[in-house]
Amino acid sequence: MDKTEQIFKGAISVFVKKGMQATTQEVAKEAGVAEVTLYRRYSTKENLFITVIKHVLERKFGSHVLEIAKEDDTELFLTNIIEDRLEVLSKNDDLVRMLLSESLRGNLTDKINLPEIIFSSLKKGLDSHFTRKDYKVDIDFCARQLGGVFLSYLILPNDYPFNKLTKQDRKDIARKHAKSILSTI
Amino acid sequence: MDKTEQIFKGAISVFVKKGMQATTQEVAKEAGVAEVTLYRRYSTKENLFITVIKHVLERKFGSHVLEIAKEDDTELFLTNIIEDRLEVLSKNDDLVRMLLSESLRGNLTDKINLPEIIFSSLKKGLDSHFTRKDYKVDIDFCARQLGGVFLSYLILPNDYPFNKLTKQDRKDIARKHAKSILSTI
DNA sequence: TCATAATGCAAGTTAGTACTTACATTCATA
DNA sequence: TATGAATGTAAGTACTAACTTGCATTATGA
Repeated sequence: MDKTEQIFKGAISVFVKKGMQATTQEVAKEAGVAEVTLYRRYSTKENLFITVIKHVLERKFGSHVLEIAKEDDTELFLTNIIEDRLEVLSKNDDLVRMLLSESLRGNLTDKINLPEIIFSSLKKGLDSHFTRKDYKVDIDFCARQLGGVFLSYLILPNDYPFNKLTKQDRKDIARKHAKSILSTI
Repeated sequence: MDKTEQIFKGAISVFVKKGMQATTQEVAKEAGVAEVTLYRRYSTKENLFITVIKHVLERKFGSHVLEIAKEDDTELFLTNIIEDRLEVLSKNDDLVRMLLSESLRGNLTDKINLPEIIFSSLKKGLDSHFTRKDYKVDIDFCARQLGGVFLSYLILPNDYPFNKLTKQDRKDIARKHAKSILSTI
């Protein structure tokens, strides 16, 4: 059993729940290592946090957007990429919620570029698709569409219908936003 | 000088900067009162926080949306109300940033309904306008448009162009989103 | 198997912070 | 002006948590 892997798993699980406020004691317990080991390896709690988060972000936000971008019909493409990004975000909603919270508090400045991480795949996909077209959409406008959808998802209470969407519902919403993006061209 | 007013001002200023993590010591210093006075009046830091925030929210998020809703041209109305809400949010961006951060962390549950506060005026305005029309827009879709714009504003770094918008820029953005909302009818 | 590095254990240091208590002082008001 | 309520001062309590230290134990690799 790789100790590093063990620490990362435990740390992520704790940090996602409690953010940077989580204690090294909790992390150590969850990871099944001694607290002092964390300090010997990462010196500070902050450094542990940043290291672990960067690691997990690389893994989770990579994507197959370039596949999606091959779709030639723009409305379909937009629908698909929004749906895809929405799915990635939804699957990691606890993580994103925590990161957004820390980011708003200014705890991530200079260390983790959250907007870049969240939207880079979207932008890559859009760039790829629209190089083949003689028109293009406003990328920031698209990002705002996606951001709005996801913000709703994050802040609305659990019993709100928006948080009980089926895959089909998500697709419908994605399509609706795709259409509204297209209409601005 | 009203002591209550004094406390509220100091507390808001400190809480907006540091969120619930701010210490009662800081609040007391900023407000120019003794720390123990805060405890005698509000018992706990949490209670002080909630009391102060509720008070300030009532003041700042009230609006003249019903005036705006009188505009008969729907595109113009949508542009105006989005611009208006955007302005209210921008003027209180530090407050909203902090509240959103605390909300995402789950610290406001059952105490302050942030989505309700942020979007209730928008909904009121939309309701008012569309009672006179034989069509209407998807209110949640509108809220997501507004949410997306504002999320960009909140999380993008200060040097990003989006945070240096002129009044005219804001109007253009509002119009763009208004049009895209209209296109979904 | 032996030396070195990594880990665990236990105790301690330091600093912060919510909240309390006792007593002195000021303020408002009848 | 007298009295009770609100405030200030100062000290203290209890607890938490980041980070350290010294020593014993275990893993690892030549």
